[in-house]
Amino acid sequence: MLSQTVEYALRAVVYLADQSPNARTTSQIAEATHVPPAYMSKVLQGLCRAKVLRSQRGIGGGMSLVNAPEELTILDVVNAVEPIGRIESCPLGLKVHGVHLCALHRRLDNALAAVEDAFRSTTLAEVLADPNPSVPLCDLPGRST
Amino acid sequence: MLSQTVEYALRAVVYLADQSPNARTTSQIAEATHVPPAYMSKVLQGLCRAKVLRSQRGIGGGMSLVNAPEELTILDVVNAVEPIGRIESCPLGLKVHGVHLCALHRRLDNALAAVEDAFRSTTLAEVLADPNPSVPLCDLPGRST
DNA sequence: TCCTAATTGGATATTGACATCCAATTTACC
DNA sequence: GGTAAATTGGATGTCAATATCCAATTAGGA
Repeated sequence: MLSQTVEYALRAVVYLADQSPNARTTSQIAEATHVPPAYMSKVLQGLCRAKVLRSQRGIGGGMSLVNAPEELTILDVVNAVEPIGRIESCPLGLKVHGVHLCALHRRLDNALAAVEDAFRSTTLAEVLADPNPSVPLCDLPGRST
Repeated sequence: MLSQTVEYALRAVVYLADQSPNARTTSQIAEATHVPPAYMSKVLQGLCRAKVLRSQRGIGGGMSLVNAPEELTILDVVNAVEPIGRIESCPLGLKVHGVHLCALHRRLDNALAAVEDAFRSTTLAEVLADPNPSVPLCDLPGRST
């Protein structure tokens, strides 16, 4: 349902939010998130193009968040990589349906809208602050690695 | 977000629910739903294997619903084709997370659960009975074709 | 039994998602 | 200016989703 690339992008952003405002290299991000480095590189490039991340080349460079974790939502990340494909008009191309979706597509789109809302209402800061015994990306209980 | 195959399957089932309990041929279904006939054939085969549809060969044969539209939910159809990939355990394979998802994956899975619930709570009969000016699959206002 | 209607399954083609590798480029620091 | 660190972009490979076509099979009806 959610693509692998979205999953990878979210891991990277969670990691960078935790390290914020410091920058981390692609290798560091890939290792921390257990994602193939070469592929993570492409994912990060996409997040840069979408202005979610900024990149800095050369020694001491790397990737960092453009906005503070409090200002960055899960939806921002998802949209940057692969937007929720909301159903805007009749997928069958039926003219008369136009803006008014039929009962089937109205219900499908409502479900997609609910996902969008859930993602829009959660910031990366909230994810990191969650009082959860399992810390994101971290193999040990507690913020140790 | 939802695959093309799921969309096609839902169109076919909506059409067959409207025609229920009569059978319709693959060609009729494909034409009514604006789906490539050869591909629709494969989609219908899958729905038969999942016991959502039954097939009858020979003259007068075709595809028909196994259950009444009142007993068939959108989720039944979605699950038959491509189940909602709920997040059961940590996608990173981190041992300590196990059943207890981290804050990130807990939120992602909650969104998926919401979609599942929405789909589970809607029957095909409800879709057909919806007082909506746009009739599913039908190019004209009102149940005419 | 024969003919026709209809599904079934296999083979095949195409496209995008996922993934890898490397040369080129940019940048910091000596 | 030179060197090492780091991203960038292009080329490439693999695989699953999408899509098409057809021979084989099943079944109804004259």
